[in-house]
Amino acid sequence: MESTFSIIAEPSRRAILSLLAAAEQSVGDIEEHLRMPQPSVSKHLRVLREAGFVESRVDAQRRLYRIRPEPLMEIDAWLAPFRRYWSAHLDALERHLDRTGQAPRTPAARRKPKGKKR
Amino acid sequence: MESTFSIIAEPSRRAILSLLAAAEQSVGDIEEHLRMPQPSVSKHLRVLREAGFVESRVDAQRRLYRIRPEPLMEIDAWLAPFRRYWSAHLDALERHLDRTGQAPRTPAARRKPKGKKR
DNA sequence: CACGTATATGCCTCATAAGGTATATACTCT
DNA sequence: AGAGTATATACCTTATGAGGCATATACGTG
Repeated sequence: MESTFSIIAEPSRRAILSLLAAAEQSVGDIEEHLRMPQPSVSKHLRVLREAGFVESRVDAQRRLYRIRPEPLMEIDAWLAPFRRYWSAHLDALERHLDRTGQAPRTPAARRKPKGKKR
Repeated sequence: MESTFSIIAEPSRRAILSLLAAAEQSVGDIEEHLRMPQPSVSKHLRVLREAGFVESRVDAQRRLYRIRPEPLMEIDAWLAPFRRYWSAHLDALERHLDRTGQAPRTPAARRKPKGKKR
């Protein structure tokens, strides 16, 4: 039995969820967007479904998958006690992501004209 | 290299982090509070430290560990796109739109015309 | 009914990480 | 220096889960 947290430890599953965050998608859509083999997509979706992260509805031969928020809310709730550590200085995340070379997938607010020093 | 998300997939590590959320603790403190073998605690702390979740300072023979917020902020940031699913107001709106079959306000490119079926 | 498409599942292999136990290192005090 | 305390690491075993591939099931269309 996989826990809520270990489910989203899988990068492919996070990618699927992020895709679904934007809009409902069929298995084929996901397969194509993420360029991964269809059995992999189906398996990950099964795990996500059984853990309550997604639900599916039938549309002819396709299954359309969409987000169910509850498990993600659980994670959000777990984070609550830590928020006091960053409610003060919010740009620590940006520095951290810079350091670890993560790609921010919100291209909008890339750089703030805050004049950060190196 | 373990990812930020897989690190907190481990229940013991989440327990350690939750403990540290309240206050700085020594290895012995953690060992005692969580009633787990000391080598386990040290190993988990090592993982957490290398991933930037915690940092330690030396106090005589002890090491006092405390939270570093950055990786947790990263997770918080990853959750952002999903929040609209549980912000009560938007969730209700969404259900309403689904029920009434309104056009999705979700970004772009729903289905690309593969065949001309509906 | 036969066929194409869409998705799910079963089987196998392999890597990784957690737990346990023993031991090493570091620091303190007498 | 020696003993005691606090923490880290090394080694081994084992379980679990992801990926690849083949195949099964479901549905729709001609």
